[in-house]
Amino acid sequence: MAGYLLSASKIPSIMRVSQFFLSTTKEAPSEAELISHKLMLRAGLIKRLGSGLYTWMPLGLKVLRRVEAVVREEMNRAGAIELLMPAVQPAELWQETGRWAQFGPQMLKIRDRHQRDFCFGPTHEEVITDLARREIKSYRQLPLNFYQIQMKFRDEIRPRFGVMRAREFLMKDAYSFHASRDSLVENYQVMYEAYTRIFTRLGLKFRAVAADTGAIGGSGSHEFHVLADSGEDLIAYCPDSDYAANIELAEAVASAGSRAAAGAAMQKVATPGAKSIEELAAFLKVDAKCTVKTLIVEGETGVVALLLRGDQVLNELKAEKIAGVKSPLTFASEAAVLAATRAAPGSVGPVGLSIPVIADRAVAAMSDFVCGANEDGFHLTGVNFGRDVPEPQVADLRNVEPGDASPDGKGVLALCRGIEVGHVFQLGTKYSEAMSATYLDEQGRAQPMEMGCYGIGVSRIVAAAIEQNHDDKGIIWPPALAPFLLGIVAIGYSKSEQVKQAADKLYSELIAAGFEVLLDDRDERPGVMFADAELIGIPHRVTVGDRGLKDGIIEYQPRRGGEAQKVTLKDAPEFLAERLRCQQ
RNA sequence: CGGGGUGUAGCGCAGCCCGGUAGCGCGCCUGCUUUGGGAGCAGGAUGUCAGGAGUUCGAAUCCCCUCACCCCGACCA
Repeated sequence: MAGYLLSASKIPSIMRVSQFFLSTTKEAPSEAELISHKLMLRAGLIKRLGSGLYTWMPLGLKVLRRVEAVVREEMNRAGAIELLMPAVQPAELWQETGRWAQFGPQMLKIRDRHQRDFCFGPTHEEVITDLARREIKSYRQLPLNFYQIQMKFRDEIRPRFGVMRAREFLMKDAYSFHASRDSLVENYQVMYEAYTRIFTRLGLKFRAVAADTGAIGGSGSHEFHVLADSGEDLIAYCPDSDYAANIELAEAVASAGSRAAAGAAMQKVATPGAKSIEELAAFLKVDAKCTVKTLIVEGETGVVALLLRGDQVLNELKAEKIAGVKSPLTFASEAAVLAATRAAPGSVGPVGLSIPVIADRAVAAMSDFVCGANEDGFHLTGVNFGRDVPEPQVADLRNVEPGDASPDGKGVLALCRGIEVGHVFQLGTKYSEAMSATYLDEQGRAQPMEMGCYGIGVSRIVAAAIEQNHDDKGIIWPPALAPFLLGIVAIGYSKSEQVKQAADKLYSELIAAGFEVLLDDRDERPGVMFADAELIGIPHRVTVGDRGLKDGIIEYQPRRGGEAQKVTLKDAPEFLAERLRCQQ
């Protein structure tokens, strides 16, 4: 809100297009695939320097600052305290928590002139925990919640989609410290609500979902997703209840009803060339739902067989959490598969295996199914647990599918795509214990601090907002994100004294009233100026030209929908101020 | 990292198969005209053809190596 308020005494000349470095293009560079990436390049918000590295141009930076402003306001409102930590961090801290080795190649490691190891911070748990252990001594100082807005670097395997998945990106990260679990849970709730306010204020359609804690670690976690078909994440949600979870986490509940009795004898059939489930189902003319696929993965000792219904998809995260299965999940080599089953992948099945067998819940409910015969080119039909295969260990191994029962028992699940823009975690004492971050409690005993952490992808939000707000002409900024609220298109600014005077007057009046206004004073043809104003997504536009001025009229046009409207020059400041004000 | 692809003017591309010394559109510069939806005319500038090494009288074009970037899969804000 305050972001739009400017001191009238300093009217920045850069709000004239002739002085502002606007660099729009008609065509997007061929590297861009995603609509937001294309539009960000075409509107000149960003320029690429290298893979996953971008310069924020003046116009783009204004948008980024808008996001920051909202985030900062809401964090402050929620009682968090801003600080700024170094981007470069010594290896020693990371060695304390074991993450120097564990974090993997995503961390950019660097070495200084003394051959000391550092990293460019991918996140700041270690640094903040170090700060906390030095500065926090007593339960009286708790709880505390620190945050910063800062560039992070993660050496992504595959940076893509512009700033959506960049290597260097702007993040708001907050870390809270508590003397009790209850205090942590309370703050977690406060952050959850602050995030809800932030994304609401930014004008985004979003959803909070239960999430896996991933590499950061900890117990409870929610992700905030901007809903978009181009999103990289799948979200399972229940239209009839509040249930929503990342598909990584969403539980596939066992179907009701017990397994049907065996009705067929087990038979070996030749299935030449049929390796995939599709080929097998087509060859035998059975539904893939009646087949079982057997995946051989590495276990803690030896290999393990995972059984999934032919048409369903393995959830690797669920699998690697099962005791005895190696994490991260690793598929066995072809040689190891051959050694364990005497068959190559494509003809593997659970019958007669001497390795641990874990069946998905859906598989456990099957009877008379088809599976590999552990002999190349052969499969078995009419297979049944108990009779042909020992009853296996049963686990939830698969991704949920639309139509699955909701884990909360209130209807069925649907799937949608999302862009993760925020993530809140309850870390517990994982870092405080590893780094001895303790405080003295009422009894004078040293206790590890309970911690929470809370991230927002600030630069990613810019891209996500465009994914949700654009048309064939370009970006349509939600007002809270707009680099300028109003664009004044002056037609013949340098030719017509009348136009110049009218446009300048309107411009300075609105700026004096505290609005961010962009005056297009270029000697361009009208079409060029209209197209630029639309491409860069300014929510409101007025056109000042000789044609209207001879009747004392200018034309108002909102970017999103709405008809053009004629307004008298005299009424214009008030008319516009009213429209802009309600959007601040 | 595996699979696929691209690298030629600031941007988008053609030329490559079939070697003969580089072109189109947009943009940029100058002048005149034009000014309510990406103007018209005239003139102009700009390329280590990604880099290196080879074949050849001659390489953007053929061969080899390297690099960069993009797209599809495993990571995350």
